[in-house]
Formats: sequence, C-alpha cells, structure tokens
Amino acid sequence: MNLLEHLNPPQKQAVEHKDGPLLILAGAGSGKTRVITYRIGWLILEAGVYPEQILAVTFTNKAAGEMRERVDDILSAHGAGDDAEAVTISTFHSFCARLLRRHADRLGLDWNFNIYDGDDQLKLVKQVMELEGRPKDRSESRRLRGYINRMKNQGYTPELAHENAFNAVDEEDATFYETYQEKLREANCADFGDLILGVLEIFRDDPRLADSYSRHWRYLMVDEFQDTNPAQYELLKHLTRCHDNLAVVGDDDQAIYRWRGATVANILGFEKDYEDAQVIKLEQNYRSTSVILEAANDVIKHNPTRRDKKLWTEREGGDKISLFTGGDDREEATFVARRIHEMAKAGADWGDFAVFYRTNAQSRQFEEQLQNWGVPYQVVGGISFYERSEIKDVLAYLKVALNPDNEVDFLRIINTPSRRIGKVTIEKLQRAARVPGIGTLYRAVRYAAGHLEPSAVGDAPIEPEPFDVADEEALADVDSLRGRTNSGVEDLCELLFSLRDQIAADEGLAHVSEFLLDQINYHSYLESDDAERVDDRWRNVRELLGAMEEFEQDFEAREFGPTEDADAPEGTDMVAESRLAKLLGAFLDRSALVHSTDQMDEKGAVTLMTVHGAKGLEFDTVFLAGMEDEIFPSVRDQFDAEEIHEERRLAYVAITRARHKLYICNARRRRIYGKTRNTDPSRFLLDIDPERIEIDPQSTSKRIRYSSRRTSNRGGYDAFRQATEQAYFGSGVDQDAWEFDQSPPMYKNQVSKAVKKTLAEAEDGDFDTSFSQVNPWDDEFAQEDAWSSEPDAPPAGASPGKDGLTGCTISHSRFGIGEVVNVSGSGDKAVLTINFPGKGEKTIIRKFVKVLG
DNA sequence: GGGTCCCATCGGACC
DNA sequence: GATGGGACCC
Repeated sequence: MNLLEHLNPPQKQAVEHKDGPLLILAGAGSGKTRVITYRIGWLILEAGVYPEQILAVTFTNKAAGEMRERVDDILSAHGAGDDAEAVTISTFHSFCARLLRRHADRLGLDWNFNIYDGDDQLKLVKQVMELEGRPKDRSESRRLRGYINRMKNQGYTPELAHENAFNAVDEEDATFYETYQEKLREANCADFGDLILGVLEIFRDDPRLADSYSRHWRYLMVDEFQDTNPAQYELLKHLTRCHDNLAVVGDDDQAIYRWRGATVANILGFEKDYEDAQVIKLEQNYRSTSVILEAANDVIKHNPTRRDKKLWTEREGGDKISLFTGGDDREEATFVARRIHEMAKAGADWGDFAVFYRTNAQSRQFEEQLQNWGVPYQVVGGISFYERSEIKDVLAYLKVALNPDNEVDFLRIINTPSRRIGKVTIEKLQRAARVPGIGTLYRAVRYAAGHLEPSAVGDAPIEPEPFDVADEEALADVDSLRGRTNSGVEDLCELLFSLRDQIAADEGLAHVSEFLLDQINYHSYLESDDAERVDDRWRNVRELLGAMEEFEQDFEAREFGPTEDADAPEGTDMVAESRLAKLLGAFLDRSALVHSTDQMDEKGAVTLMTVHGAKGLEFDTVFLAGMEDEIFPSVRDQFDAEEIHEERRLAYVAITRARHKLYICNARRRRIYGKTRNTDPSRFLLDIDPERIEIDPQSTSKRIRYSSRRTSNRGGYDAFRQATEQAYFGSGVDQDAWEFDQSPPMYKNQVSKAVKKTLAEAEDGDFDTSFSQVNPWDDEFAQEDAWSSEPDAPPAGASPGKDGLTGCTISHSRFGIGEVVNVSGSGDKAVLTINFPGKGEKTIIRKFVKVLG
C-alpha cells in the first residue's frame, strides 16, 4: 500500500498508531494536518476501523472543512470515497450544539433553543443587571460577561462557581451567574459556553449516556490541543470513558487562547493524565526557510517551560527578513501596498500575500492603501457577516419565530423597523410578562394584542392569574395598549403568527424570509436608517437569502452518533414537527457558529487578517505589521508574565506562517484612539538576531532600534511593578487571590485599574511628554550604533531570579509541591512561576510559598 | 409617548 | 471611530 509513502518516519509512526493515548507534538509547519488526515485514512483502510467510529475535533469550521476535504481525497484515492462522509469531523462547538439539540430537555431547554453570540449575551447580562437594580455600567456588564464565560470555560455551573468562590466578590458574581443562567433558560437559549458546559452537565448527570457515545466514537482525534480549555478537556474525558483512544495534536508554542480559558497544562501534562501515552514529536518543518525558522526560534526561546523540541528544515538559507519602519502608520500601509503591487507586477499572485496585524482596528489603513494601489484584497475576521446589524435583524425575526421565548432577539425586533412601540410600551409589556400565567414577552404581546386563545401553531392559551395589585396594574397597562388604531403590538403579533404558520406549513426558508422582508418593508427601513449604506446592506440581506437557498438544497438531517440513545422527540407541536423548523434550526446554529474567518477561500486577493486568524495558514510572503511595543505585545498584556508569554507565542505563530519571505513593519508614530504617539520597536523584533534582518531600502528609519525615547520603556515597567505591588499588598485581599493562575479571578481588574492610573501618572510626568518634543528623525544621527546599544530590559517574567530560586522545590498551601521555573522581581514580593506536577503552571507571589530546597 | 440627535465613553485576540 | 444612553424635541 502506498498510503504512507510520503510520510517521514515520525509522521508514519503517528499515523500507524492504532489504540491507546497518543500525543503528537507538532511544530509549526511540520505536517500535522497531514498526519491527522492520513491517520483517519489509515484507521479506515488498514486497521479495520469503521468511519462512523471516528471523531475528529477542531476549533474552527475552516479547519474542519479542510480536514474533511483531505480525508475525502485520501479515501477516494483508495476507492473508499463514500466512507469520508461517515467520519464525524466537527468543531467543539458544533459538535456540542448537535448533542445539545438532541438532549435539550435534560437541561431544561426545548428542542428549538437558540444560540446567543457574545453580543446577545451582553444584552442579557445588562437585562439581568437591570432586573437586579444594579446601576448601568458598561464595564461592569462586560466584566460580568467575562466572569460567566470564564466559569463556563472551567466547566463550572453556578453551583460549582459558588463552591469555588474565594471571597465575597466571587460569591456575588456567582450569584449573578446563577440568575443569568435562569434567565437564559427562561429565554430557551444557550450561549457559546453553554454548548460545552451543557453537554458536560448532561454527561455528569448520566454517565451511561456518556458511555454510549464513548462506545460509538471509539477513535478520537483533537487538533490544536494546546488551545483546549478545562471544559473541553473534560468533554474529551467523558467521550473516552470506554476506551483511551485519544490522539491529540498540538504545539505548546502556539498556544494563543489563554484568554479564552485554554490551558497549556492540558498539553504539558497529557502523559500524566493518560499514563501510557505515546509521545511523538514532529520536528521537521516543511514550510519555511531556515532564516524564518531561526528568527521564530529567536523569539520563542525566551519563553520558559516549553516542551522540549527543535524545529529544523532542509531549506537552508533563504531571503533575509526585511524590516520597514515608516514615519507613521500611514507610511507603513503605503509601503505594504506598494511593495505588494511591485511584486505582483513582477509575477507573483495576489493570493501569495498576507498582511497580519495584532488588532482588527489596524486593518483600515491597509485597506485604504491597497485600494489606492489597486490591489485586490480580502479582510478576514473583523465584523463578521453574521454580526452585521441587517443580518442580525433578519435572523432575529427567524429566531423568534422558531423560539418566541427568546427575549433578547424579541427586544431586537419589537420595534425594528419602527412600530411605534417605544420604551414605555416595552416596559409595560415587560412588567406584564412577569404576571403569573403570562410569563414571557411574547405572551405579553399576544395578551396585549388580544390573542388570549391559542394560535393556530399550537401556542398555549393565555390565562393571566394576577395575585397582587402590581399584577393587576401591569395587566391594566397592557390592556390599554389594546385596540388602538394601527397598533404596532397587533401587527407584530400577526406577523409572528404568519411566520410560525409558514414554518409549520413547511414553506421554503428563503421564501419565508422573502415574505418577512416584504411584511416589514425592510428595504425602506434600511433606506431611512442610513441612506448612504442602503445598497451595501441590502446586498448583504440578499446574500443571506442566497445562503439560505444553498443551505436548503444541501440540507439533510444526518444521523449523529448512536441512534438508539436519541431522546425521543415529544409533543405534537406543529412547528416542531415540520422539516422547515429543523432546517431553520440548523441554519441558525450554523450562523451562530460560523465565523467569518471560516469563509476565506478567495483566490487572487491579498489576505488581511489578525495574527489569531492566521493560525494554521501559510503564505509565500507575509507582512507582519505594527511590530511595536504596546501594539504587539499589546499594551494590556505587556506587564503580566503569563500574558507576555502568550504574546510571544503569538509572534511565533505569525513568523512561522511565512514560506519564503517575511516582512516586518512598524511605524515610529501611530495614531491610537485618536492620539498620535511615538512608538518603540517591539521587543519581539529586537529578539531576532540582526544577522537575519535587512533594512528595506525604502524604510524611513535605517535602524532597527529606532526609538528616540531617552529611557527605554523600563520606566513604565517600574511604574507598573510599583502599582502592582500596591494593588496587591495595599488592599489586604484574600491570599488565595494572589496567584494569577489559569483562571485569573477578579482581582486582575482591580490591579489593572491601579496600574493604568500609575502609568498615566508616569506619562504625565517626565516619562512620555519629554520625547514628544524630540525630533522624530533624530535617531538617524544618534551616536549609538544600532547594535551596540544595551539590550532591552528583559520582559517581565523572563529576568532571572536574584534569589537563586529557579529550580527550587517549594510547597504551596493549595497546590502542594512544585518546582520554580521562573522568577521575576525579588524578595517576598517576587513573582514565581511554578510548575505543579499534574496541576500545571501557576504564578504565585514569593511569600506564599515555602521553599523546601 | 416616540423619535432624534448629540455627547460621552470606551476601545483585544474568537467559538 | 463606533456605540449606547440620555436630553430634548415633536
């Protein structure tokens, strides 16, 4: 069989691993997708495994799609093309969404629940805050959303959140989480975190159900394993209850989703959890030249506690990395556009180029300049198609039609386009919704519209049972809305009834939407809303309908997992039984879970994306833009050791995307939040051996270390340190809060506020203002040589401990015995990075550990 | 009671 | 630069 002939020995070994746990440490560009797909092929073709028994999990739909395609190719080439369909290849979220749909009732959800995205989630948080009489506070609502997501990523239900609360603030947040969760269930909705956590709850509750799924999918494979969070890890544990055939592929150096709850401990400690795990390292890089690879290594080697591995390539040498420094961010963008234009003229394809930046906001300059130079481009990410307001509007109607309890979406559509239902009316309806016997906003609207009897599509009758004066008043208020001429409430009610009738009658999805657009006169609404953008937005709406038609054609309710375990469908709801309801549900799920990075397939255009979006991709020529401190690494992360490690990994990911040529760009001055500021070159850029860099002839600055600041940003760093210590030691908080471990509790926020303040003070003083007067060009004449200047202050966390603690064994009251892997600062307040076997790495203040020697 | 406009605020990477 | 909330006008 020639299946394995194109694989190198470790790849081959990984592919031919059949049973038992397997950890594949796959460096950037080492062919990991190849290994996964060939292993799937090998299991089916050579090892007698049924395709239905294989489950491959990825993080993005794009990765899943690509994997399916390649599995399809491999199997087809060996005459088993039909088998590819039967393999389950899915993202964590899609996979869980499907499981959850099947067993929704076990969580107190109905079959027709909707999925809330981050925006919807924030709206619900605000509603709950209002309900609790908390003051409106934007940052507080965001913080609470963040808290809830963190808990869910940890696999914590509200109950567990309470159990793990350290202090009063935690308790309060956990209580909020509890209320939020109740409201979410009342709305018959699930947020992203719920998809995973919900399945966990079901499995925790009924291990036998987990067993049956575990017996069904006997061979599991997980891509990008370093980005799994504790909840996802637990999910995998449930799914491997009846076997231990778990093959994971990952690279700890590419872990960039810590902020999403991912924990590298999963990959660093895999063998501890799966004791007889085989470990295979893929270290040969097939993608990049050695110049690029070594530059990446220059950067990443500053991170402590990496799994030992060394990438190598046969592609010795290669073009040096070109550095361009512009006077400002506009010059930077102009350079990129012009250089791409030149290279394309010389024969390169537009599709060979990519521009990476740290934040989406940076894309604007590049878009403008690329347009100026007539370069075709596509922006990946940013505001996704499904996040556009016109798309969300249309989908909100459909979501409510399917699931009228969905309050967030109900509020979205109640007066869009205007039905003259304003704030006061909405408040009345919301009060009425709380009257027993009414219960939801939808039913309040039906009540207000006089539809007390059940509707044709099986809604329950409305029988309000007021039990106090407030209820009576609420009902009287809502009664008063009834019967007014042109009542918007009645219109809305009629519209929802028709939509539900059409779903029950199994009309086409696009047809129903067409009807909707017509009924609400959506085009004129768009026109009145924003006359300039109406064409654009209407085109988006048409595109959505096109997507529906396409989806409808391909749709077939496919089997998913063991059929005998499906919870029996119940009820005689006409909507529930229609094909269109299932189709619509599936379409809405996909809309919620598909991100715009997933639909990037245009050839013949330059790709613009964030570094996060770039993971897993490769391009001939990469422009890595905005390589300045406070941009990359991001301001928000530069003082926390763990965060800076993550930023460094991000830089590593960016560099290793390039096949032949890497450009690194930055600007000496940049407009940020409306203010122009001088910049410092990124510390990651300075990490790269200058041997590998050449200054582009067009560069404004002829030096790598172009900064004209008198001091390095050391001053800011010291200010930070002081602020941190004050924040920690001044407020007398609970000791356990001091470790900023994988699940940073709530103190971070308090600290960062103090830090911000101190930094602001530092800048008001002699720190920042002084160099705004310095001629930005003067460093060309500076006396220091570009390379003879002192090395930068080591980044936080990477400086060697003065106490000689590194390598010491210590003990901690909660985590037990561990080994110090890194020290920053000194004395009692030194920040230690400690590896606790089996528990992963924690960052703990010196005075809370006992040094054993 | 609803609609509009202006001001203030805040700003990350994503399923 | 977007977005949301509140003041003010209709």
